[in-house]
Amino acid sequence: MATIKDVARVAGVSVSTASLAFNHPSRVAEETRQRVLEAAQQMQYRPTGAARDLRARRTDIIAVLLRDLSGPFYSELIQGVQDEADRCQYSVVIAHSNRRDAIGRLLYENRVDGAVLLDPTISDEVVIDLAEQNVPIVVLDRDLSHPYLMAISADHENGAYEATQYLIKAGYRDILFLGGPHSSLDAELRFRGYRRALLDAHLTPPERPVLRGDFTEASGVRETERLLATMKKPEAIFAANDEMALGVLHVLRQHHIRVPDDVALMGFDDIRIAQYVVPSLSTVRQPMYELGREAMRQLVCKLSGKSVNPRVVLPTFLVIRESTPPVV
Amino acid sequence: MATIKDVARVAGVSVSTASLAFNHPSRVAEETRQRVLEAAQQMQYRPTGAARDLRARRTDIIAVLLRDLSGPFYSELIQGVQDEADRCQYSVVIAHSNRRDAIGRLLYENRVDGAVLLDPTISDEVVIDLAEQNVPIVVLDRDLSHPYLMAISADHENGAYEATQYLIKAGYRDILFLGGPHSSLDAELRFRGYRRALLDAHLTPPERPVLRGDFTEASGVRETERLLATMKKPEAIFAANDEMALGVLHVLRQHHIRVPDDVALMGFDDIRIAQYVVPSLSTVRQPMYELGREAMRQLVCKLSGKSVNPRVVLPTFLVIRESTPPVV
DNA sequence: TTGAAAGCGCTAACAC
DNA sequence: GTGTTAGCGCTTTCAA
Repeated sequence: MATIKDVARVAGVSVSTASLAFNHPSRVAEETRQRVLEAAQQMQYRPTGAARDLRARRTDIIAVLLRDLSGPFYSELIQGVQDEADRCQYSVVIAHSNRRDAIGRLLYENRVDGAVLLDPTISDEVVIDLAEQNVPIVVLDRDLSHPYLMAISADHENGAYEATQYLIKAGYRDILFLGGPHSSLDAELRFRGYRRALLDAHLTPPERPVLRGDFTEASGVRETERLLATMKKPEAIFAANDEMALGVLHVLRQHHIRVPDDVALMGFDDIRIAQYVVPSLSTVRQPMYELGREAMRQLVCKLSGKSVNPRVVLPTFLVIRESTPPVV
Repeated sequence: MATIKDVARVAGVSVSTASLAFNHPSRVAEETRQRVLEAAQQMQYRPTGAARDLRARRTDIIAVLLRDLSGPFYSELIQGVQDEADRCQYSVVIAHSNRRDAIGRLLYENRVDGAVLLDPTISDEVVIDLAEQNVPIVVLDRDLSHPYLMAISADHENGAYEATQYLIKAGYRDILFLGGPHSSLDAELRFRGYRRALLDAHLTPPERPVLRGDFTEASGVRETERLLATMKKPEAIFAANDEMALGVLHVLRQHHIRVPDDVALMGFDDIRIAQYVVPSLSTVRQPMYELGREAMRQLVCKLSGKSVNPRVVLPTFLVIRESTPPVV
């Protein structure tokens, strides 16, 4: 493997001149620069990232750590991160955070300068520990306070509030909330929004979600089956996310329960499939792209020593499709 | 930032002993080891990846470079890569390959040891150039021959052959192929399979796809509208991928053309949405997980100097759903 | 069992 | 404008 030393030798210059030729072209004679570039070309020289990073004590790379990579849901987020990163000359890598070594090799050993984290399965402890060691992290799925931590999220509570309010306006009184996992702050906030809307309408919501899934379609199926088997059918179902709503829809269809005529259905997230199912799914859209963009923006601020906004909340949008009746 | 030097000082040992304590515990006295570990703990020591990588001349990280990250289509692939990587002690990062710097920073500057590439927009030249410089790469979307290149793919041609054969068995004669972009080898192979099946059935396929999209849903919409406006409606449509099939389906529905009663529809890929649309989409499934796994397997072989299989082809599966009639 | 020292490849003072 | 030199933080000979 050719190193800068080899290039320098072949070009007949010193190592530092070769380095300058690459990094500060204006500071070497044009003729010398040419010789260096030619030598590099000829020797197929490629700089070694590790050496640069070691010297610079930074990598200009940030990591997006996700729990799972499925769904265009995340791709928008990543796009937002990416676009902002481009603007700021950062590179982005994405990794499965649940792999023991993603956090270890990338964050712990400083192979990236910072991270955007979206994975409720990573414990707060781990995140704080990293922040404690001055690794800048933007968390998208929790609300933590620390100088090296920034929390960015959609306004889950208000989004759920508006969605519930919509259902109430549509004339529903008996609206069932299909909750998410206990571990999810987002799910909790969505439930709160639902609850508040009901209270504001002088209805009496339960203290806790009557039904609870784990955000997967399968859990939506399971809970709906349980619902139909053991309880009175509600007028409307508000699932804490679209994946579960998909499961709900599937079971309702199986039981020949018409949506929205017999039971209305609302989801949360606006995943791509939401518009393809029949009936298409009304849902609450999170501004994923903006979330990603804002996350990277804050990260860059932190990395360049500027002051950051430790907590940013972005608005959601109610998307009405066919699984809920129109409100006149 | 605490370095190993600091740890050594605090523990009252030399740097080399501290290093040994971490990397070869058995080679230092237990008591010394404890002291080092304690010091490390106390100082919040974290090794610097760049320094390690520089020394080791390897990173034990491989990159998966994708053109876009949307779709659980890729998530399965990544899962396959990941599982195999875990087995072999490699880490995996995913990057958008179309970003100028993904290839530059990661591959060109050796920040990863190798890559799995799935992005037809990267030119063969770039790939070969990298391979030429001894960067091991597995390509999933092209067929290139080079000592540092391995090509792995699904059997697109045979998959399309079987799908077409199925349509023929279902009684169709006039089967229209909606082709993919010229740049896509996969699309070309699928067309070839389609063509061969027709020829084998003594039908006369066109030399080139009559309609051609760019693998996006929008292009499926566009081409189908063109089809309906300017040509005779075929008995069946075989779209070179599911995304385009989605577009086809959309337009057919708009025009009240029943699927499969009026026109049958076949896709390729088996993306997740395929089973959610109405009617659900018959398609050809690529073994994405296996593809990823095999890719990583070959990469690891190459990286450890073992001999590799320069070309691996995996079988596809025909998935019959509602957009094609059953064949008895 | 431990320490001294070299060097991975690169960049940037600093001197000429 | 160019060369000399000193590290960046780590691991690993090699000696003691």
